[in-house]
Amino acid sequence: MTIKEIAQLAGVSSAAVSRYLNGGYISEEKKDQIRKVIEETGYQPSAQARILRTKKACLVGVVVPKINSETISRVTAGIEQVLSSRGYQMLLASTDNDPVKEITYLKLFESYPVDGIVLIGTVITGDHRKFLKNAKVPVVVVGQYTKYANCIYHDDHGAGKAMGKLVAARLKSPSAGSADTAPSGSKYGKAAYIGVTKEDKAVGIAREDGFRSGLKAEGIELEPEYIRTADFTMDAGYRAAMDLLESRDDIRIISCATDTIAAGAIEALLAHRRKEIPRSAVGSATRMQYILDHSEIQVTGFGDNQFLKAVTGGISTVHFGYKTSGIRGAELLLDVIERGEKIPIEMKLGFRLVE
Amino acid sequence: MTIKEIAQLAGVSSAAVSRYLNGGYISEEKKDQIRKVIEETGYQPSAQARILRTKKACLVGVVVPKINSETISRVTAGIEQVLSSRGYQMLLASTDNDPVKEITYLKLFESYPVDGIVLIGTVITGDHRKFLKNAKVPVVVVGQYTKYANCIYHDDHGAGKAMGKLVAARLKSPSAGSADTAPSGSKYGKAAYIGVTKEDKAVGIAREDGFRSGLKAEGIELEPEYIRTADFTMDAGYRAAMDLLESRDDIRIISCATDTIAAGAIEALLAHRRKEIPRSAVGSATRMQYILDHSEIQVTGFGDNQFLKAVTGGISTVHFGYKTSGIRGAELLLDVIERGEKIPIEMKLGFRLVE
DNA sequence: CTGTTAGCGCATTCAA
DNA sequence: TTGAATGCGCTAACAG
Repeated sequence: MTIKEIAQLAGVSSAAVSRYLNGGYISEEKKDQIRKVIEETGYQPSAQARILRTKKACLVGVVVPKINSETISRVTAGIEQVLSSRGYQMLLASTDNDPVKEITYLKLFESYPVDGIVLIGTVITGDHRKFLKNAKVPVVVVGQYTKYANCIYHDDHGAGKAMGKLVAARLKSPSAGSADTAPSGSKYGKAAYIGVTKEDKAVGIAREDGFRSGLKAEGIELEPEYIRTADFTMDAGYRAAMDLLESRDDIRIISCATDTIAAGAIEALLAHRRKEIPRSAVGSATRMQYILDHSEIQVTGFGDNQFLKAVTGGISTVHFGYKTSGIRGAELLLDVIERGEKIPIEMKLGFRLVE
Repeated sequence: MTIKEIAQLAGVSSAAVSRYLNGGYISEEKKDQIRKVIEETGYQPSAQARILRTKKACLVGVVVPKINSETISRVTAGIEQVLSSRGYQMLLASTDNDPVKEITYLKLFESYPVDGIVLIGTVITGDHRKFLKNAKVPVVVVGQYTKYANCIYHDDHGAGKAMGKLVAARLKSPSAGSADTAPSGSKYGKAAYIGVTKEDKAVGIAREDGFRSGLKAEGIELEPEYIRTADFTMDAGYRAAMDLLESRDDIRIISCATDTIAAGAIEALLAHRRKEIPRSAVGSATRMQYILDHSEIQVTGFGDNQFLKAVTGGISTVHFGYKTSGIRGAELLLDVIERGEKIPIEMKLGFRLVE
């Protein structure tokens, strides 16, 4: 069905139909004829052709590293809220943490085309910078700092530092339930850290550096043997934590770069303790309770994951304004799209420590 | 940058550039000239115009009810796997469980256009049926049965029934840790169920009916006072479970229609027990352990959520082949797109009980 | 208010 | 092999 056919059936010109569709001048009489034909045929205009003509899609593309993430979904919720209130729709492309796919999808959106792109950033490669420099549509980067596009990022360093100080304070205070079981071999017991790739400036570098400096401010070193790297999955967190637990026996706190990794660390903690307690020692039904009771190792994260909080009662973590960054990001983007705002903007958002 | 400008700069016709881009006949000499110009200018063809011309986007749209869900991400992972291996890209649209938005995005994809659509279904309204009947592009529905499109769904009734039987067996056996604390007022203690809207045929009706018939097969009734309805969120699960716990004191098992709801129920269980135990009764650090130790109420779910399993040690749940349904769905869709397969297909996938 | 016309950027005839 | 010409479906001038 094309506009031409509708015009013929209604006995008018295609321009008249176009006007009917877009609210231009048209007589009531012809309006009725056209409406009738459209209803009968179920005609729907091709967004495609319209966009080719008008260069306006009322559509924004969002490139995300993965789908199944509270963090991401908070950001997209913020974006969606702003977009829909201003008459835009949102399309998502998930890259599964593959920088190559990320470029591919950025280009897809660019040529598809959408009116603007939000990139929820992780690793910014040279290809990314090249793309950002030459992009034909406005792009806003959320979650990473870059000078090649408008960006909104979080105070990851500050958050890391705050967490480092918190951990230091915990290490210095006697353990809550049983001071007598404090690990030997060290004055306080050790802090361990599970980070992510350094290619991720925000999560990989800023959080870890901040964490280290937070500890240091309280006179505690983060020792290299107590550091592991994981990717952004629970499984990786599990493996890294298990590795830590099996190679060191004086760990008091395992701090993780994300709550998802922390969830894996918690799993590892449970599994590790289970190993250490012979099956016969306690009844199977109460083993978990026994394990928890005797575990003096704490886990901390970043991100304030609500799911984790619900089922575990909550770990120490950091709340970032992810929804806010989505909102601000979308607003920035629309400013460029609709008002041609040319002044580059960098925006840094704060955090809140959650104990 | 258009193909025409490139042609001028390279001193050839636009058709030659088009052939260069699409692998048609062209001399090495001209190939070089064109390549040079394209590299210099950073030209990128407009996918848009190409699609208008060729009616082929190599693109599939996926409409999902929400982003932040293990279930959904497993399905989309399956879809993506098939699509990318066959040279397609995937775009996502999230509807936030709003049936109206769902239609909007379906239409967007239809007219944008994509080559095919996968709808991860929840509620199928009259508007949905109308759309499916008249859709200009092939659509596959995943997760719900429908006769208006190719569909892949799961044996929710069977899964519910299996879970019902499992729960019945649990109710009949003495409670693991402390038979002496078995709730009074009933022979076995009661089963409660937190379901979702009946508008969702698969999750809302099939699972609950199956669950009920599973209990009944073992001679146990699911009583109306022990049933609540929640939406697909943890919060709703929390509220529903809290409501159950506060109104009934003989519940032994709370079965939930999804693992996400179950997570909320677990949270409620923790909070409820916490309330019942005066703060002074036990030290704060060991309260959680105390609570868990004395809770004889079990929670079950559906979906086999790995995050939940990791941080809680796992509840009884049902594993559905979500990734498989994504894979099959994408294959079905591509069969229609590429081979014009016309025979309608309905596909039902099984499940595995996870204790 | 209305219809005719001329493209948007590209791929594909067709004739050379 | 190549280029000129045509049209995908639509909107925006323009002249009526």
